Amino acid sequence: MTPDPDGETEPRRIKSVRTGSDIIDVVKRLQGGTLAEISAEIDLTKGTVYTYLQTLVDSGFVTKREGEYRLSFRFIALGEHVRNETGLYVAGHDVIDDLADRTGEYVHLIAEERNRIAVLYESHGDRAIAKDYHLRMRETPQYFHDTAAGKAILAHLPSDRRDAILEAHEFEGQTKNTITDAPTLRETLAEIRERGYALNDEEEIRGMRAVGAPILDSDETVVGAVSVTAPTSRLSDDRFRSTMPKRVIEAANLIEVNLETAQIDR
Amino acid sequence: MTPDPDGETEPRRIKSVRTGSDIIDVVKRLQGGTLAEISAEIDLTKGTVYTYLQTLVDSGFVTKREGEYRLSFRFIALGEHVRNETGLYVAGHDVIDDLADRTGEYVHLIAEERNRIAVLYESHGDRAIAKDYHLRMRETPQYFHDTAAGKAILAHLPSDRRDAILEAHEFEGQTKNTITDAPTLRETLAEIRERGYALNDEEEIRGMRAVGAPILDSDETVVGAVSVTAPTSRLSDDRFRSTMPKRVIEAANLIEVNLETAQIDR
DNA sequence: GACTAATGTTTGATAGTTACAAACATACTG
DNA sequence: CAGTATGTTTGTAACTATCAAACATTAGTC
Repeated sequence: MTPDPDGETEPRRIKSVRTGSDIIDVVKRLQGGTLAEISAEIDLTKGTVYTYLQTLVDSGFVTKREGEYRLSFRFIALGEHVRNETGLYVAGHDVIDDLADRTGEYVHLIAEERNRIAVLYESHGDRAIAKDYHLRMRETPQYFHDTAAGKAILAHLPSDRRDAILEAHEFEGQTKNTITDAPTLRETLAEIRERGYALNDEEEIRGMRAVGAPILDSDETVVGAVSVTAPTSRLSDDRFRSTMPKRVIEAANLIEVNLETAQIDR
Repeated sequence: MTPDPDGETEPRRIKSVRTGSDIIDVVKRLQGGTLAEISAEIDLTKGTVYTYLQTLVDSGFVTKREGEYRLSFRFIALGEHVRNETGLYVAGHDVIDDLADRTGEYVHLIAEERNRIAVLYESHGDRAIAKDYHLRMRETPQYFHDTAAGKAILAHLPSDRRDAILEAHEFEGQTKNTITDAPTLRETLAEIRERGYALNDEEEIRGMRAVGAPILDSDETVVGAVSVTAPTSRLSDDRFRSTMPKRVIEAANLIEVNLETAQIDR
């Protein structure tokens, strides 16, 4: 191994697995690409990319439909598998559906992984709108600072992990309401801890408000969050700061109870 | 390249990508495994498997929770991505929910990929039971011969593709009702083509019946199927052969209309 | 339908990665 | 605290991945 300039050695990795993963990312982003298009995005010759794509097709990650490479349906099955082995999903699934029915809005079950938030499950009632937004939300990993669920989780993480995240990330401003500086964010998080729920007042996208509550373990470790998202017009101040938080917290508590009685590993 | 014994050369593949895929499969199957457990399943030294796992964690496919490697939440997002770029899902999603509400049973939206059936979406009404079964159904790729949706698709595939599948597979008998020989299966498929829907009379698991109808393209190519599954006790002969087929076909037709008006690529 | 351009596929050679083996470190067990 | 299982690191030999360039196929044009 060649030692780094600063004497540290890089940990050993399998380069071809990384390359394979890169190609999967490109195929995902392109939503259907030809060999030429895909190799244009990757710093390898088309011959090499060709071999990778054949291998990925063989392994069932990619399929070729109508001359274009796409991610295969196998990911749907893999996604369901991950869900069903996740205690939080099993415990929360029905509660989320219920909350969606009763509020009529979009409801999310969120977990944390690799210092990002991940959507475990989404359900919506019949008044829910802005489907395109939620589509994006479901598909791309999100940060903590500009969503209600994210802030609810971040507020309840052990302080060392919270510090690490606050230091590691630049907080991009999605709207003029987004909190972009660490000190203000810290204050908000302290508030959230006190009152038990988090708000998102058009901080992620204009015209949408959200309320989120953390889901805690039997030993007070945060394992996820629930959130309800609705247009500001339907979440007037009173509902936004009183009625809805109550409901969201209630749902979070229900999930906590399910988690504890089930004793399924998260 | 070393030529094969029979003079044919194997197409070139990236061996490490295959190995990575194999390890992902093992991690999936073990539902949380330690390095020792995972390397026991793979014909590589633990040092090598260690490097693979580190790489897979880096790339976001695998996470380590409580000392065990598991598939990461990223697969949920990838699965949703695949769904949402699939025209059939976009066109069929609401119709399936509707049918589940009205029948109260399990409803599946099925597509075909790599000579297997793949569950694109599942919805269930409030009478649906046997959740464990459906879990398995959702997670593992299935064959055509022992499900209603599978037979509906197989019946409408172009004859060359159908022949290829019929020849390639041994038809395992799941129950005493499963059709296991190609000639009988061919007869059944001809019937299905004539009457427009397929039945599964406890052929996959005992006590469960299902009705499936194909979803056809504007040029009569089959792109998928809808099916309703219910316990035999609630699908008496009359419902099984008359009422339910009508509903399932209706749903399939609705999806066909959605597909054509939307003109989203499949 | 012949000609051209673009895209996809195959292959020999070699730079460089992978996989082994074996040592080292750490965590569990009685 | 010894003993054992599990996880991590590393030098090196063997083999793979990658390039480059040729070849094949398909699509586009006049």
